[in-house]
Amino acid sequence: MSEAKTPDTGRRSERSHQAILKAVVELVGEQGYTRLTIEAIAARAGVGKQTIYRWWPTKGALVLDAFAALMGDVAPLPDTGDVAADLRGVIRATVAELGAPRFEVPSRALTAESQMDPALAKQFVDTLLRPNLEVTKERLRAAQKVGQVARDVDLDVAVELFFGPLFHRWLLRTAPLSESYADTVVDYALAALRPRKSPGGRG
Amino acid sequence: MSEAKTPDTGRRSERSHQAILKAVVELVGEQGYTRLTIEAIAARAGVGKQTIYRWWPTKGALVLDAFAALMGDVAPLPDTGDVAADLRGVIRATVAELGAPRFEVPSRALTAESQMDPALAKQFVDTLLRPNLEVTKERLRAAQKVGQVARDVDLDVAVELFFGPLFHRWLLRTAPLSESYADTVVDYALAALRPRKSPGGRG
Amino acid sequence: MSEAKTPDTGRRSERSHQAILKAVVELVGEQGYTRLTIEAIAARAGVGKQTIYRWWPTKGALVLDAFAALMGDVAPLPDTGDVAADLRGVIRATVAELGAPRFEVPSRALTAESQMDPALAKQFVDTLLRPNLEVTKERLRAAQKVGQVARDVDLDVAVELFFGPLFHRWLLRTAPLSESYADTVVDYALAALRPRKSPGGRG
Amino acid sequence: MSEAKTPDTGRRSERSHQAILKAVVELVGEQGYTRLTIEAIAARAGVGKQTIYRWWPTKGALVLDAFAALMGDVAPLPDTGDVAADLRGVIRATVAELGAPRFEVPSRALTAESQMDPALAKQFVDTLLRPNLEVTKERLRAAQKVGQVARDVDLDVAVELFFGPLFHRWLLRTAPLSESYADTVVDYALAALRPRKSPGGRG
DNA sequence: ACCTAAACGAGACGGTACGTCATGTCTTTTT
DNA sequence: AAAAAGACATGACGTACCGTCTCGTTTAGGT
Repeated sequence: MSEAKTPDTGRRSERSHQAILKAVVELVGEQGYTRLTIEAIAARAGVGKQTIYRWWPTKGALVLDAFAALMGDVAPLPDTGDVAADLRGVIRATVAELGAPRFEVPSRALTAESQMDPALAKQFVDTLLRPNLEVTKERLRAAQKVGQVARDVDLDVAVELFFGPLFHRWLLRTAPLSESYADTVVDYALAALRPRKSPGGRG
Repeated sequence: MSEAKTPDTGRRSERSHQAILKAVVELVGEQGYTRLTIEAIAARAGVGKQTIYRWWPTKGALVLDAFAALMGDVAPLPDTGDVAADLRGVIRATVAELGAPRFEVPSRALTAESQMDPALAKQFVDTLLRPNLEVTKERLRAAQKVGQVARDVDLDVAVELFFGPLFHRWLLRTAPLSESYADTVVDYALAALRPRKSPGGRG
Repeated sequence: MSEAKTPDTGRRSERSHQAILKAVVELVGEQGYTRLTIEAIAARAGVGKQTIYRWWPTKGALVLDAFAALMGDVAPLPDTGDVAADLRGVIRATVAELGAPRFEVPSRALTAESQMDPALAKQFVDTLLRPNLEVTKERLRAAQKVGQVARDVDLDVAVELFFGPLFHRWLLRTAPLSESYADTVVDYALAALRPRKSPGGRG
Repeated sequence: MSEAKTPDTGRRSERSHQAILKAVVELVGEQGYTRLTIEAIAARAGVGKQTIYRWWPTKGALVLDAFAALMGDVAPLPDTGDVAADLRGVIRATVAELGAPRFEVPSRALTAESQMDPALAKQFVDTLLRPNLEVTKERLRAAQKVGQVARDVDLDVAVELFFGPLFHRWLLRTAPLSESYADTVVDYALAALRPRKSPGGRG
């Protein structure tokens, strides 16, 4: 996906390019990210190592590319008028994704790698994460307009109120994720955002 | 810390043990976790490599031990009667810690490593994270008793409402942490937990 | 055998001593000399490593001791009056020994080790080899007295005329040893030693 | 020498190849064979260890190659008509070689190593030893043709009559080698091969 | 019968080298 | 000219043994 728009910066072998991404996806699935080697990728893809080094700066960037190609584009959230229901939709979907091995392995790998590599972190967030946060934020903005969410709420923080608990649990493995947990989080987070009856600021 | 009371097996050289932990802390600070090498630790500590492999299963476990030895014990939260103030204390302190290089480097490393190693994740969480969550939970329980927090709130989720957004921002680097951000999070999270005026449960 | 006469230099555990020699013989047989380790010997013998280091200076010395204990004492050659027949006896016996795995493995090992360790070489030769050369020399001396071997022959060289070719073949593996080869060597060597009809020196 | 003409496989770096052989010769000279390590060779040659492991199966094979490159080709023995004189030439030369440290150290090492490694033994003998035996055998064959050596003599055994005693003394260190010893051996061995005056075969 | 000193088993220790793996670069050969 | 193939220097891996060094625990005289 990140390569989707680069028309022709001298790249030659589209065949090699695809074979490499395919090999990465396969090998990450088979052996995990830690045991993933450039040598193995080259061998599996039937490609010289140099060809990989030529086009990707790090293993992380390569995995990100391979993983991004796998993900569909992010659709805007529906607006049924029922904020709670609409948000339960995204959060439940996120819980499901985080639990699906196909996404879990590369997601954890990329998050891990991002800890030591801020450049990768940025690309990872911008490519895969931010779009999801943005559509949620958009839905919240709509709710704000119709008075279901308080006017003065900082929507960036608001979004984190929904996703933060999820990721905390998932990344630190403090407890398992479940659909009912997703619902509880949505429930609490919405309570935090609800407009007050009485005039005057918060706190 | 985790080794403080173990007179257990035939462990002999306390001198070597300490030298190793010290070398780890120094080297992580100097070169970061990724460039940390068992060979370098052994050399710096004046110790045979086998002595390290004998007592720690992985580099992660070793760093965890070294890092844990650095951290003081976790004190219970004060209870001034003002929940908001008391919680702002912990959350601000957490933000400060996450930003201090001395803690940031090993914390990120251990979080990253935990992604690929659930056993390490468990030890990491139990040793370093859970105690902080627990004291916060305890303070919330007290607040619950005096009616500042709704009776029916799930305190595990409640705690995540405070820490989740923080870690989300920090781990994914979506935006910088600041003291005012800490306050905002406390503000919103407390709003979510406040008892309703009207009778009738939540949800 | 080399330890047979040491009455009491503070040595205590005869049990351990024997267990060590036994372990050495077994392990050399099972894995060869190169793969023989002090650690394995200690483990097999149920003995601390120090006990081995206490009593033997090198692995070679230990193997020599173990091997020497296996060999019987050397008996003098019979003197039937027929030098050729008597010598064929020893030489054939030597060929047989060199071919028997039980002797071959440690013999080769000790010869190899002797190349790098002159002290071991001396002990090896004095203990295991020289006696055999001496009895042969003795038989040749007797032959000399009855005129079957020339008066002026240097018996040390004479003995080497018999054993030299054998060891040359065996050590360098230029060709296999056989009984008929033994006989040929005896034949040729005796021809070299036979007194000349004509008076006057050799050459 | 053994590598001189091989344009065979994908071998690339002739520079590395030569540096390795040079390092081996130097290090064997400086520290002896036992203390020779692959790591030291690689370091001295400025070469990766893998490059050594790629081209040589064992330390012994490497030393053999390095040693062989040092030795000149073997010239045929002169035929002055005087067998005794011609043979004294080779045998004296052999004694001299066996005593020269430059040859002694690797020769002993290779002989030792050959005891535990028949494949190496074969290569060692074929490369370095057999040629010398062959030229000697050739000279004896010539002597046979002019009646200085008995017709029915097995020349393989005959050659061992000259070299066997030498190697026996040298390998087992039963006594020192000297020029006069060389002459004595030639003297005796030739006596063994001389044709009988009387008709009728040997033994 | 006790006492003391050594020898002992066990095995941790600081080291050295092993042989393997993967890195990222460089070189050759093929297309 | 770019690609595959793969050799190369580098450097770390985790393992095997080395020979030394504590640890208690036998065990054997000497008292």
